[in-house]
Amino acid sequence: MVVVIDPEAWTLDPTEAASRQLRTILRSRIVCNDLKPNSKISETEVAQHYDVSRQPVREAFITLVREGLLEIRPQRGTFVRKIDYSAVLDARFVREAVEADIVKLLADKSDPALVSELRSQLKQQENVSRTNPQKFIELDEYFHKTLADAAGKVNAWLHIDSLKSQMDRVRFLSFECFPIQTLIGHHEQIVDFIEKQDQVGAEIAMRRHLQEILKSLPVIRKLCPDYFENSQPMSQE
Amino acid sequence: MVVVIDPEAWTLDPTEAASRQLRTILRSRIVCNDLKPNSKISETEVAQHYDVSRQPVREAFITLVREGLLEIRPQRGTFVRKIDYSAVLDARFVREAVEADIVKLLADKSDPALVSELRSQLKQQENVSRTNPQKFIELDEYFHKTLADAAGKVNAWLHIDSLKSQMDRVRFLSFECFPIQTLIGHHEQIVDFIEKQDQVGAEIAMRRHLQEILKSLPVIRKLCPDYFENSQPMSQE
DNA sequence: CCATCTTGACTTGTATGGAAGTATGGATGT
DNA sequence: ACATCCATACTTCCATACAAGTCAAGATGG
Repeated sequence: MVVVIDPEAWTLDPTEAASRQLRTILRSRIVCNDLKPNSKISETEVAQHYDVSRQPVREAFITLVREGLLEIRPQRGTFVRKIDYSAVLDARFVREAVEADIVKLLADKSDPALVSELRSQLKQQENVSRTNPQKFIELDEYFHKTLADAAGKVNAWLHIDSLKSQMDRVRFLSFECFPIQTLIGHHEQIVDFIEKQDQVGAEIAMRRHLQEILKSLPVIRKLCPDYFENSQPMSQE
Repeated sequence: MVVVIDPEAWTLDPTEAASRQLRTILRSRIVCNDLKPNSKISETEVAQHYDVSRQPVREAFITLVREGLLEIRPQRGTFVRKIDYSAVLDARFVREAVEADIVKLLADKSDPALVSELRSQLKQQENVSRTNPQKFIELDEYFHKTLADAAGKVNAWLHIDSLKSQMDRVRFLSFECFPIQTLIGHHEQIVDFIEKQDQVGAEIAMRRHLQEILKSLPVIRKLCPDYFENSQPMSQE
């Protein structure tokens, strides 16, 4: 769901609905911080940019409001929301709770086919770790999604995925702050515990893994204070 | 977020945006099964019913698609989605994971003011338990939200809330199947454990509480098979 | 009788104009 | 100099018209 390269240059596919395409394009542009937090973004402007009318743009905006990425102030303008610090923390909290339970399920059964698939993914993660952080984010997402699928919680992952957009915005702000080697190490531990059918160990490893962002988050906020909400946000609805 | 009485009769407030109002009205009508699963629901029809144009209706539809309540088949029609059995199971799974962690947090501190507030809510739940099941659903939602707020996870609750719509559709199908007295008993246990600062007990009580729906769910599906997506009954975790 | 085509009444998707609210900057009056 | 008013250029929101796809019923040709 993440990852778009050079979304500026994208042109729309006429056979598919414009509003749906705009939805994913704009989401990517926001998550990658191509569209800067707090910047104004008008319907007409975007419409002209992609050579469509205002209506599909508007409909794309609406979905992004629900994801917490945009804020529409009626008759005033539409703005890219700053990163909501407490929303990121809560999203992380939810992820930890859910994924902890997921690995508990997996460690209970320990499917050998799954383990070998995961180990193969670990190698790929190693390969890109030092050269392509953006690709690592992609593989990292795929790793966690694989776990959810294996546990039979496909729908659960869909919800986590929408949470992730908040967290991913932070990651795209500063690749350097994220110790990719450490994260891969965590992944390896998780796979090991699943293989050993150690439920407690797997849960602890997953929780520690997802708590890692708590270290870098304050650093990044100090680095880019303008990108963060400084106070409590209002309820959107 | 749940609860609307007689949504058919609602008329729109001209001072507020029509699309936002339609959003909540239609959501309630779907969750309460006033709009039947699998029924067709066209933009023009709804627009005429509420005396607005198609556009605000359309925008309301879009948000409901994201919540899994509607399905838009382009150039074909818009339909109220049947209740997705596995989606309900997954929503329940996520809730259990998150709320288990929440009560662990609460039992760690055990705020006396919170405990007394919860006990007051328990009395209200008792009062309506035998006469007004719809009101009980409302109070039940408020109870869980209070827990999330007390744990400082307001944003986390917003996400759970969107999950709940799937589960609430089931509850509105058959009030009788839900043992309200049992659920209140669970609530009392949870409050007790929080007061005693028993993290493990609180977690177990919460998990058991949220597993209760697993008992009634198959019964209800047998009762109203037409309202459910014909997905294969997956292993019960 | 049966297969095929056509027509027309639906549907959602998009374009465009205008209504109403908001911010801004300049003119005006004191 | 300063406060107030007003014109103007924005914004979102809504209404309307049109485009394009879908589906079913009926006409047509064999």
